[in-house]
Amino acid sequence: MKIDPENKADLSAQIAQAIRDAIVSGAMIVDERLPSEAELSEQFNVSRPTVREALKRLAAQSLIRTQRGATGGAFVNRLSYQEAYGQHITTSTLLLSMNAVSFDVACEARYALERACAPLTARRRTPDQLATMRAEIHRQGQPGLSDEGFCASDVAFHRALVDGAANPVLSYQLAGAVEAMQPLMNMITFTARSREEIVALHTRIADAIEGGKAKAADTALIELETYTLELGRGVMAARSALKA
Amino acid sequence: MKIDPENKADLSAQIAQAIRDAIVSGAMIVDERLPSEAELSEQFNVSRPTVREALKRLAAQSLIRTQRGATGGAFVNRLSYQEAYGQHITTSTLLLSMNAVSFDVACEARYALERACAPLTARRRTPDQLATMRAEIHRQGQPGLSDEGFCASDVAFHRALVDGAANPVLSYQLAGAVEAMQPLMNMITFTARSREEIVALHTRIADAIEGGKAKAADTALIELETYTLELGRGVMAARSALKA
DNA sequence: GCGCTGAAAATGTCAGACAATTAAATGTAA
DNA sequence: TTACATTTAATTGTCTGACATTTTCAGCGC
Repeated sequence: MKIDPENKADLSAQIAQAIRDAIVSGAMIVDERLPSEAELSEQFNVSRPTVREALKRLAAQSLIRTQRGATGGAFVNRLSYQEAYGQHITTSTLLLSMNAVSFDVACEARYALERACAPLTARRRTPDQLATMRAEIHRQGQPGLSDEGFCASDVAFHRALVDGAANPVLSYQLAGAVEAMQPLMNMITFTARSREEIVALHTRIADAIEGGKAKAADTALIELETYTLELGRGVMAARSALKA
Repeated sequence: MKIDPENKADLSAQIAQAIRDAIVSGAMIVDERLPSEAELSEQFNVSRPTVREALKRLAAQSLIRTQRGATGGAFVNRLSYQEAYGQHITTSTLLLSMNAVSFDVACEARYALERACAPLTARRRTPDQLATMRAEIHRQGQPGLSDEGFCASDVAFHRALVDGAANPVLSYQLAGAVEAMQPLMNMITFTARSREEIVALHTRIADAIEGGKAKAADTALIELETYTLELGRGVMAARSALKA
């Protein structure tokens, strides 16, 4: 791990990569303590600030955690689902916003993934998750709800749908797709008419999930995708008309 | 952005968060230059090393890039698909290896997601992607191939399947699921018999994709999932027997 | 045995300096 | 005037050394 060849990259980046490799490869296990900053700077033959920059890089990816005090130091961190969710969502959101991803492409990806969950959810959903879905549907029907509130509720509904599959890995993978869509969805102005339509489709989905009817859930999701796409295209058309 | 309240977290973490918020919220746009390290240390009223630690945190997430020289500095980075892939795969791999995720759960997630791609791939795959799939199948049939080589080829085959959907967002989301499974798959010893079976299923998938037959591809994927699960369970059983 | 105290170890922060790199400004010669 | 070489300035990268803060633990007195 102490290799440090004659390349021109930042020393802190090289050191971070060396330690990252050790962790990812399994050479360092969870909760194992890294050498102290002073020891690392000797090992790599660099100064302490340089080592610290490397450690901060790893901390930013939740690969290590640090602890002050006598028995403190840097420890290999067990990456929790929650931390992984957070990073995945941040990355996904930026990827979408920075690369001019079209509404259509993002929408297609999201619904393709959600439809992959639906059959599992129909089999495994808990009463609790179903109750969450119903509660969010009810909230979406409230007249005073803002567009942002409607979007947030929409995300919560779909999160419950995804979590109902009772597969944390699937939930993690889909968190990015569902949550990253929110900024795009927030651009839509939901009329009373469109809210009604969406609530009706959500209700059909919840009913299908409750009855264990995977096929019906799939059909409703396809219709919801089509309708969402329609709304999105309306916004895009209005935008380009505004430009001209 | 220059808020820095009296909390007890690391200054570098607070500063990184402040800048991250500015980027994610869109207050700073792509390729915009951040103030120089000296200016930032004045703004936040901290020393330059502290600012640098904060910047390295952001660099680790590919949110900024730095450039030396007269017109250098830190710039908001356009997150490329490639960078996002890399981060997603690292995170997914660690999540799986550090949280004792069972083979079954990971496998279910992976195939659920791949099956979501298959119908799109059947419609859109390019001749090139189909050729890649065929080439990997051929490679998997070579007698001298090591288990690691077989796994790598398997990943390449499935990557081609995913990329065939021609939806970069979908490819990005699935990269984590497919690649992160590789370490788990590497634990499997592939006998000549099991390789034959897998190659046969891969061929059925490729044929279905070539013929635009989404349903047939789906069926073959389900069978492949069942078979993979069977192989994985064999390994797990052998493992627990070894322990006892 | 119990509680207090201080040493020790580690990270967090700061100040100042120098090195390396890069682009622009400047100067010089054809 | 143009082309090229040189200088200069701005900026990040790195080092040294120091001090502050936090935390554990051993030693001490009672």
